[in-house]
Amino acid sequence: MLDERKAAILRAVVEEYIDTALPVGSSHVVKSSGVHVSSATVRSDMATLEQDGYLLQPHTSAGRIPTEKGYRFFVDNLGQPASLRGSEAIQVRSFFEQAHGELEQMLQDTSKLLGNLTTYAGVVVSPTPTEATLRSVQVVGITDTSALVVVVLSNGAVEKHTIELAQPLSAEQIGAASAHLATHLKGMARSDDRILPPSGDPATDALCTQALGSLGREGDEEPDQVFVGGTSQVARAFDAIETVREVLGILEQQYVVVTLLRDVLDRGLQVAIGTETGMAPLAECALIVAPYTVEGESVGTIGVLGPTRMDYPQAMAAVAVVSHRLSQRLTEG
Amino acid sequence: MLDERKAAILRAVVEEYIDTALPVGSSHVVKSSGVHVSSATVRSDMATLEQDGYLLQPHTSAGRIPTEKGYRFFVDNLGQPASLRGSEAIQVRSFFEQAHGELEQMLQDTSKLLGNLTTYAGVVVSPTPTEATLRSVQVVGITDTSALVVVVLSNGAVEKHTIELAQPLSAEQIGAASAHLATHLKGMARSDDRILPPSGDPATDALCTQALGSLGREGDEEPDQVFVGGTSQVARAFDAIETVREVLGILEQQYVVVTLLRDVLDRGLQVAIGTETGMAPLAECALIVAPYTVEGESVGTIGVLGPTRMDYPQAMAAVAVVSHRLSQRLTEG
DNA sequence: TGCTGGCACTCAGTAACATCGACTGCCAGG
DNA sequence: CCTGGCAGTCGATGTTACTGAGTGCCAGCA
Repeated sequence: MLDERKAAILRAVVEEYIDTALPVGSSHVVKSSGVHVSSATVRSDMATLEQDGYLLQPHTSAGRIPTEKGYRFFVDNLGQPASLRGSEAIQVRSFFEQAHGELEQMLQDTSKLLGNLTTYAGVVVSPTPTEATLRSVQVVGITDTSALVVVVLSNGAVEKHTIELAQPLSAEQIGAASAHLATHLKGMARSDDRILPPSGDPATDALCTQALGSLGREGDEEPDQVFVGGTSQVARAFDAIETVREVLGILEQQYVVVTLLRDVLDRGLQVAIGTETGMAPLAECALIVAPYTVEGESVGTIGVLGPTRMDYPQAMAAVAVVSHRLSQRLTEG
Repeated sequence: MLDERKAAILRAVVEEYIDTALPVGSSHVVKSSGVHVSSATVRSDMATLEQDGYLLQPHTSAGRIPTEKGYRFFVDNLGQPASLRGSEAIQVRSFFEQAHGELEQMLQDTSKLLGNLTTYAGVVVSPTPTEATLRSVQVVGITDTSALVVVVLSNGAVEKHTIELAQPLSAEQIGAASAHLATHLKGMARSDDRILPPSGDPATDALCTQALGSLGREGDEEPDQVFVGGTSQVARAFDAIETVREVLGILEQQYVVVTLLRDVLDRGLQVAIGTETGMAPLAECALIVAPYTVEGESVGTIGVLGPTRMDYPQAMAAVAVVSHRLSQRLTEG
């Protein structure tokens, strides 16, 4: 562990570097930290910190910048938990007050909110719909040979699946199937066994089976939806254009993003720094994640992706508040 | 108008500049264009082209680069319509073959497809639902005090609106309202007058009115959905990071993007170059747009946003093909 | 009249070089 | 164990000179 003074020095370096993006020299540390020793003393401590892997020098005769290990220590032991600035708190409050019905739109906007709050990229992964129970099932004909299965879940989400009809069916047949499904599925969870009693009419049964199939498919096949807000912030955060490209490239791949957030959360982390993300192109990034819940159960994830030199306390506060509010909002309906 | 040789020179400059991003000198033009005159002659022509506003010199003693007017002339008169390369044509074909049901997902993917085809950012604006007729209307209770109006349109799109209930209603009442709405609205266009005959039960009527209201609101209030794919390409296209930021910032604003595409299309343009877009931050960008149709009626817009020095023929071909295929796909169902 | 080769000129980009200053590491002394 | 002092490092910045791609202009030729 680090003695008190070294910790204070490390903190000073991290905070200064986050602020300025410039290597921090010993004299700066003396000025900005509460440590009342000479710069020479700080220098020798910094040399030790470097040997221990918390700091590094971009080149001799330059100041120090934090390593991943340095940031990690800062996050775990030094960053005093911040709370949002007043104006930001208001922004969050008013956002959730006036957020209206449509789930997807709201999640999309939430990702933008995160982006605005943190000046980094905000990410929201939609609730895994598996948890919700079916509130309503309906089949609607579209053309002669295709129909739409519309499902309303208890959390207000709406899903739709197109199915192709083997044979043209009359409006009555479709209606019968629709009613049959509605009667027998209402209130069931997505993952429950779904065996329907036969209805009597074979065409109806066939259609029902098909509709069920489209429901069942969902769980495995369709990835969760991902919403990314504040991509333009990425261009602000890095000055190497190549890095910007790589990071944006990652954020474009829905599947990758879902996996990434889930992995980090599964490892019990709240913050993943650099290589901790497990993705090479994100070596210069840090990721803050938090789950959000509906009625106490975790259903999705939000996060913020920024440079390793991000303002951790502020960003963590933002993510925490938004996840809390979002959970509240979703639980209340 | 330009005489033949000047046109050939202009074309050579544009093509070379698109390719290399380097100012083009007279000797290059001699080599790469079919013009068989000396570089001195080309120089004097280029001087004229500059006076006429088609070219400009970044500085004395440098080659020329095209102006907006130059690109415009190129697009209007010189760019021979390209067709897609084989591999790309295959990519498009297979995309639309395996594109499955969900409209939104498909449009999202279409924007990515455009991005991949062109190496610029692809944009898709979802069908304005106003055109479509209502195929099904259903009201589903969610909590005691809220319900969901689910509407299926003839083009397969599904809309949902949450409404707050003034008073708790029984499942039967909701069911009655749902049926009442379904009976009287089916087949009507969104914009049609919607006056329902009273049903007898005042609570039902109240709910119906509310549901109608939520439908009506749509047109004015809710902007069309926008899908943007290939944002990382933006970072490739420009080397000034500031430009990247500005362009990404624009692409994040759904409303702005919708307006932009619609404006361009309304002006009867297929291509908007630089300031023609009407947006200052897009001064260094060019935008290619095309409508897509369902059953012959234009319902939405796709587009590609890249640098002014984009490969116009190729990008225009890509947009044309995708819009065609997409229309086909949507019309067939 | 229109095209050409030739020539003087311009100027961004690059390389070579000197200078500056923000750092460091080390050490002798309090 | 801390400190002030000092020599040393090396990126960043500025200067200068050089190079070469590209220009405009002009006199001469078809």
